[in-house]
Amino acid sequence: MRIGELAARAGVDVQTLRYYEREGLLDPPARTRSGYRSYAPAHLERLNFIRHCRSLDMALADVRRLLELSKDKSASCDEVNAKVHAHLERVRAKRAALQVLERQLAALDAQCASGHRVADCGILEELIHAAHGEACACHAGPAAGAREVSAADRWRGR
Amino acid sequence: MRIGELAARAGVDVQTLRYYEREGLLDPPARTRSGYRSYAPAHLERLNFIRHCRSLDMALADVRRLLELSKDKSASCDEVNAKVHAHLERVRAKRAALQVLERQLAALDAQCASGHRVADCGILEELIHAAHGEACACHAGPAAGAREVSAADRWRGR
DNA sequence: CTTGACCCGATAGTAGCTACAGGGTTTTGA
DNA sequence: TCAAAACCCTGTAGCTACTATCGGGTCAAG
Repeated sequence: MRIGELAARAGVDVQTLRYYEREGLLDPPARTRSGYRSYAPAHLERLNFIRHCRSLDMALADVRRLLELSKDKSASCDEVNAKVHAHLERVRAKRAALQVLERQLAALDAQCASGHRVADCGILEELIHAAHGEACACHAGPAAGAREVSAADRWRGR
Repeated sequence: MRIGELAARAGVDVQTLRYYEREGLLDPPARTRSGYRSYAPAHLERLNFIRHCRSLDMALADVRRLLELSKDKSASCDEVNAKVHAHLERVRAKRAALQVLERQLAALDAQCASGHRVADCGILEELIHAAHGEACACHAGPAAGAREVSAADRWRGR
C-alpha cells in the first residue's frame, strides 16, 4: 500500500502520515527501490487507533505513550486509566469554561439594538465599558471563568 | 509609564506587549532617550479593551478590526455585530462538540474495571475496538460529533 | 562603584498539522 | 513510444497567541 492509498483509507492527508512518522507515531514502512513508502495492513490498524484517539482530542504525546503501553501486554494499565481520566477532566473543565463564555457572548450579542453607526453600537460600548471595569484583574469578575478559556486552550501543552 | 508598569497594570507579560505592538494592536509608544518605551494612559485603555476581547476568546485579527472600526464613529456597526455573532456561533458549536466528547470519554473512563494489566485493560480494548469500526470514516458513527472538535479547535484560523 | 532590577531586539519554541517548492517515478492512454 | 497526468520524495515555512531565552544596554539604590 502506498502512502496515498493509506491516507485515503484512513481519511487523513498524506502530509499528516509523513508527520506522524517523523513524530514517531507510525513506524517507518518499507521502501520500494525508488524510495516510495510501502505500508503493511498493520500500519492502517495503528493509524486508525491514532485517529480515534485524536477524534477524542487526545494529545499526540499521550497517543504515543498509549501505543507504547499497548505493546507490553503485561504492563500495568494504571497509566492508561490515569491518562484517560485526566483528559476527561480537562475536557470537562474546558466545556464548563466555554459555557460561561457562551453566556457572556450571548449577552453581548443581545446588546445589538438597531443603532447603525459605530457611535451608538451597543456591543462596542459594552466591550469598552467592560474593559474599564476589568483593569488590574485583581477581582473575580464575570470574566474570570472565561479568562480560563484561553489558558485551557493550551492545556494540551502541559 | 514604562513597559513593566503597563504590563503589571493590565496583568499581562512584558513580551506580550511587544508582541501586540509588532502585530499592530498597540500603537508604538514614545521612547526615552535610551530607547525605553514610554506609554500614555490611552495605551492602558486600549490594552484593557484588547485583553477583554481576548478573555472572550476572540482572535487577535478580529480585535484588531474592532479597534479600527471603533475609531470611525460614523462607520456602520454591522461588521461589529456580525463578528460578535459569528464568534458566538463558533463558541456554541465548540461547546456542543465538547459535550459529545465529554460523554464519550466518560464512557471510556467507566470501562476501567479492576484489570491491572494492559492485557485486560478495558480502556485500551475499547480504543482499539472503536478504531476498527471507524476505518474509512464514511459512516456517521458516534465519533462523528467529536471529530468536529479537532476541526473546531482551529476555527479561529479560518 | 557595584549590584540588582529593569529594559532592548532578535530568535526559537509550543501543537498539529497544512502548504508549498523543486525535484523524481509511475501509470495511463493516444 | 512517448507525453501528460498523477503520484511520490525531502525540506522548509506557515498558521495562533504567545512564552522563553540570549546577549547586551540602562538605571536606581546603597
